[in-house]
Amino acid sequence: MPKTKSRIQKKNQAAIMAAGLEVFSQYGFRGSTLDQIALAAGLSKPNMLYYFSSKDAIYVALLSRLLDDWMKPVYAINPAGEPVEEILRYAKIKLEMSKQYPAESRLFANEIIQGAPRILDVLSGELHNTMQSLAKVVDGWVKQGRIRPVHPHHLFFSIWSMTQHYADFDKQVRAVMGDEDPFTGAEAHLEDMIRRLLTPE
Amino acid sequence: MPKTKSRIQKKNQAAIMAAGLEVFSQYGFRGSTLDQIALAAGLSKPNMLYYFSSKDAIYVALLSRLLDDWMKPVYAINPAGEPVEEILRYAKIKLEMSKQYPAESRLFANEIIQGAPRILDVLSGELHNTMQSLAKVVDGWVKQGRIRPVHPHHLFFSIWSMTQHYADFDKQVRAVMGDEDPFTGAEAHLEDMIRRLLTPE
DNA sequence: CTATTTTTTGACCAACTGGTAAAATGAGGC
DNA sequence: GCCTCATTTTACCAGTTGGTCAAAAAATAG
Repeated sequence: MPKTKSRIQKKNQAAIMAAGLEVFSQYGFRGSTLDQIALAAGLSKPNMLYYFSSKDAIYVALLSRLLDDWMKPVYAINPAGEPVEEILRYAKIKLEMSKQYPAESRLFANEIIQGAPRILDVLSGELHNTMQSLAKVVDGWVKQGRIRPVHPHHLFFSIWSMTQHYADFDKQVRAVMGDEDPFTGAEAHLEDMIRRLLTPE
Repeated sequence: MPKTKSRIQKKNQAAIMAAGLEVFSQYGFRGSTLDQIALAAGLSKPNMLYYFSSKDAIYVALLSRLLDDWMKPVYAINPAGEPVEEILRYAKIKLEMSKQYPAESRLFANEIIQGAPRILDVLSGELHNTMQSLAKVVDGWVKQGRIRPVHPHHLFFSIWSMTQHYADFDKQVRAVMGDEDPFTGAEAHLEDMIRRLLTPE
């Protein structure tokens, strides 16, 4: 098992991942076809299957990378930091990720809506535990009177939903707003909501 | 063209709509098959196609009904009412709809994520105009000093996202929360967020 | 240059897809 | 019971699907 990937392996695997992301994020797993992905990757279908053994393998590789990327900012929340600023920083990172990587957000949304068949164990395991710990941190902040009393889980649900909304529902957001750029006002609104919710009087 | 549908027509059309809702909301349009829907409806595929001329026809009928149902509470917002209570009432209705009709919410989410190919014109037309009017109402409330200054569009995006999140991301929400029922704390959190955001000092 | 390994291709396949046609069945009016 | 119309089934089809296989072509090593 060589760990050294040739230049050509790296290039093609990256192309397949990029193509898979585009296609899967738009149509979901079952709605996507290998032909679509191969076309987008600039490879023939059998050639693509030389690098990834199946449709499933491409999809799982994408989801795995995504979960890693999404957990990092959660782990970066500092229990010893200033509560409102820590949460606000996390929320802004999530919003920026929705702006910069909307396809990743839609990939995740598709997977969850479809019942999360491939990552439910990760959600019930790693994510559940991480959010339990985080909830204790937030509850601690509440008890210290450093933020207003909030339900930690619902706090993060509201951050996730408000930020990912701009990626997942991009088409609707832009249809409603017309020419105005969504992300300009979004950050101010997000910050306003979170500050008002958390800042003690 | 008889407007009177026989008992059997009503029953089968309703069964097909219900089955289509379940299947489409889980797999999206392209990921769903007529066989799945027919099975769920308890009909043979050709028999189903006797009532709806195509896969597309079932899907469009569902989306059409959904848009109607979703617009009603928007129209019910009373410009002459008490601003915070009007907005809060709307938000609570949306949350209740997410609880009672999660499949509808997921159907919509799937359609938008996939680029809204079949309803972009409705979003850019009717929805856009309705939200423009509503924005003026909210701006009026702001100018009167009855609510804090907020960006109307982003206000409604945050309401939509926070409420629909509990339907669309149900699997994730329940994985994170474990045994706790999501909707119990959700309403209190939603009300808290909106009141804090809108209520002037 | 030659031998070996990696990469790519073209031909193929069984299962599934949305949809059709015609015949068979059923229900209601007389 | 008989006629008519609505309903349902059976058999079918052409195109697409995920995936395989052996052979050809490139790249690499010696």
